Amino acid sequence: MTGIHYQPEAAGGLQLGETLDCGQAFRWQPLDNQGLAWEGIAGRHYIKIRQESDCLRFFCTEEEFRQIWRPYFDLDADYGAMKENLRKLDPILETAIAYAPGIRLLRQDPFEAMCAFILSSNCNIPRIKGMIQRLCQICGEPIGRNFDGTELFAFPTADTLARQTPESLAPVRAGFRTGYLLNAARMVSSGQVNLAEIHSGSLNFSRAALQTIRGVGPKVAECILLYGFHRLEAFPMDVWMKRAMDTLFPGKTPEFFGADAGLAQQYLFHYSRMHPELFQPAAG
DNA sequence: GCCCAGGTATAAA
DNA sequence: TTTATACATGGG
Repeated sequence: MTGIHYQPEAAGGLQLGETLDCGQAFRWQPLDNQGLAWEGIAGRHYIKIRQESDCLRFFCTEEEFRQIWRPYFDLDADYGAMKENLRKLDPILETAIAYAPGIRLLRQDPFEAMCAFILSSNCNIPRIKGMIQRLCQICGEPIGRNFDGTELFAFPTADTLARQTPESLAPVRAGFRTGYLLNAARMVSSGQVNLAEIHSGSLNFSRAALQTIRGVGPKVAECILLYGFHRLEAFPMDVWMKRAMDTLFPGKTPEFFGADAGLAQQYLFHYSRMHPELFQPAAG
């Protein structure tokens, strides 16, 4: 028996497929057809994970699990309690949670999430994944090979990315987003954008600071706060979510969902992908 | 070929 | 303050 065994039920459940393929992280690939085995990279760390009948098996050392993956998967938070609070708020939320009760909000690297969601604008999820993979191949540091020999690359640091040019990044095929990405990296690298301040500042301060970056509007800023800084009060609103709020929660604002609004949003986003018809405007 | 994508910047109403 | 359009490009 190899790998670290972890019982996710103790922390409110964790389903790999629901968590790794729900549009919050873009560097994970399924290794089977059922979404039970995955490989992926966070920062400069690669891992393979398998969902087994009674546990999760992390193929890594104890130390890596403790220092990297336990925090990354937010395994010390009580999602059972968080879900129970959300269920009590509204029956629609109760239904949405039932469709993907194993979603958790990952603790991703702030700069990596910032870049990912700058690249996300007006793109579908498969394309976002492709752009990020090509970006890492171009200027990410090599971190070894996976089990089948594929070379692996870390996400580039802000300093490294800041030294790239539109020409060197052309193979990423990011279109008009290339300039936004380079500019963002240079602002972080120079200190003009201070990630530590954004981490600890008030929600509105951090929103404003992020939106000084070209290519970061209200939606992307909210995604960066939620996924990059684990600010669970943040609530990304794309066209689907606006529609959901209009049709399913008329008159309600994101504050209705409370301190874990971002988690509620993630359940609703997944629900909207499973049942798009429910999120259409009312007929007639 | 066509449509649209986890939007944003910009101009116009 | 709200509404329209261009933006680069690929996945389906």
